[in-house]
Amino acid sequence: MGIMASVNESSRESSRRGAKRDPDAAKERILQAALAEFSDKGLGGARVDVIARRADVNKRMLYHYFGNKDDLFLAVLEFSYAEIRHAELELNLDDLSPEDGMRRLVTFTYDYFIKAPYFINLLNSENLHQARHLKRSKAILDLHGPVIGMIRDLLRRGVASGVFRADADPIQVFITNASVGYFYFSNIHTLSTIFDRDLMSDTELEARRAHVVDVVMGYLRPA
Amino acid sequence: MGIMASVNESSRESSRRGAKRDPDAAKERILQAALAEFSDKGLGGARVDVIARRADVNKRMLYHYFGNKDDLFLAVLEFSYAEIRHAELELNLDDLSPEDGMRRLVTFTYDYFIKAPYFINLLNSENLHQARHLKRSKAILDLHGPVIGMIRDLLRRGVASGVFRADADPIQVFITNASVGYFYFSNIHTLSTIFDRDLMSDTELEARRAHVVDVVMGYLRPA
DNA sequence: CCTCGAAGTAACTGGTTGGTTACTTATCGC
DNA sequence: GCGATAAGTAACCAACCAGTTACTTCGAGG
Repeated sequence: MGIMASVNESSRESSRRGAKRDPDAAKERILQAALAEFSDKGLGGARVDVIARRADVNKRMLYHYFGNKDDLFLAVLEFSYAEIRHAELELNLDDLSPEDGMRRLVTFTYDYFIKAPYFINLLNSENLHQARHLKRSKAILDLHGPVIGMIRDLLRRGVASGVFRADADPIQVFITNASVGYFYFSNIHTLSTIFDRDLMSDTELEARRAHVVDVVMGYLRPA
Repeated sequence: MGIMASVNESSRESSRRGAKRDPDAAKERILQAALAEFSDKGLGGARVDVIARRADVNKRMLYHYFGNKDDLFLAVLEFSYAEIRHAELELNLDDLSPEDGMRRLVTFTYDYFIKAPYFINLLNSENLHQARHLKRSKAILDLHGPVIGMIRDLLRRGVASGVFRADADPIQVFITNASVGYFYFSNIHTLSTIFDRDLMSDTELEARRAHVVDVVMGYLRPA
């Protein structure tokens, strides 16, 4: 509650002369260290002492800035969600044809999982805990309307020009688009093991990228 | 290693007269309790004491039968993998047309995730730990050839009769089929939260089931 | 009916772990 | 250059946790 209110207001320029004390930088280091540790070990496996050490900060400071382990986890989640949703908004899909727009969205999502593997691990942790952190976050809920709107627009335009099927639901398409990439990466270790292939190799990554585009575009083709 | 060799050989009929001592039943109770606890809390969050209590067994016995926490986790994993792969083999897809066979496989996979939600949680835990248990399991690797073979057969027949596209790869289809259901359920708590809907309601479950069939079949349609 | 191995129990151990306490040091407006 | 406040430190604690030890009880074969 009162935790985020204690954000340092005194040093507006966050990187002044080589200051011995830099609260904003310390907060940032804690957040990044927490992101790495929570991603590597999960919420349950992550150790607060390790986060403090990784951030090169005393544990006391971590508690001072973020409250407790769960609040810190929520802060990491909010940061990660905001990052991907904002990146999506900068895709400018309206400038493209419905088909190109959809291809762009699908490849963006797929490539984002490659670039930000921690995002998958964090979501898996949060779901193991039944989204109990997310449920008390005001910040995140508003982030998702816009991206569904973007998909709805693409679908409408595609239906109007006859290149997309008419019965596609934006939320289903959103979930399916995320699915085909997310599962591949979230389960990459077990899949690589049971199929005895390195699914992280460049050739496999490219093959999957082409496939997920085919899947979404194939589904959207009118009958 | 030598752990599974200590399987009780003395009481072949596993339920004799109300025996005060029944090692096989105890082992089974431990496995089921471990499955529930690992699924609920993840590998890191699971507590050996809780498993012992849930199984109504002394902790010493748990270590006696299963070695240690990691070995127990692997036993649970092997059990879960064997269960789904065996169920798949009983689908008898050869008796159906390629299209009906594929529809059958897709709905089976989807419904399996509803019936066995623990399977998803276990796989997520194993992937968080980079499949390090799976990698030292001989038992599981052989399980996956047959199901890929089933898909390959379906695809061949469908291509031959002109109802499927010719360039579909069996492993990609396997992964995609799993993806569209798995992600929905593994992320059901965060998705339900951000979209403010109960994705576990009957109507939502049915809508998604119809959608995932459409996705796979839509992809496989020839151009 | 006795003996011997397997089944079972309770209490313990050494190392962690999230969170706190008591204290010192730097910063900045005045 | 001073006093108030925020930043920072180290040592600590009570609860916890995977795995072990030392011991008792049961059951079946001889």
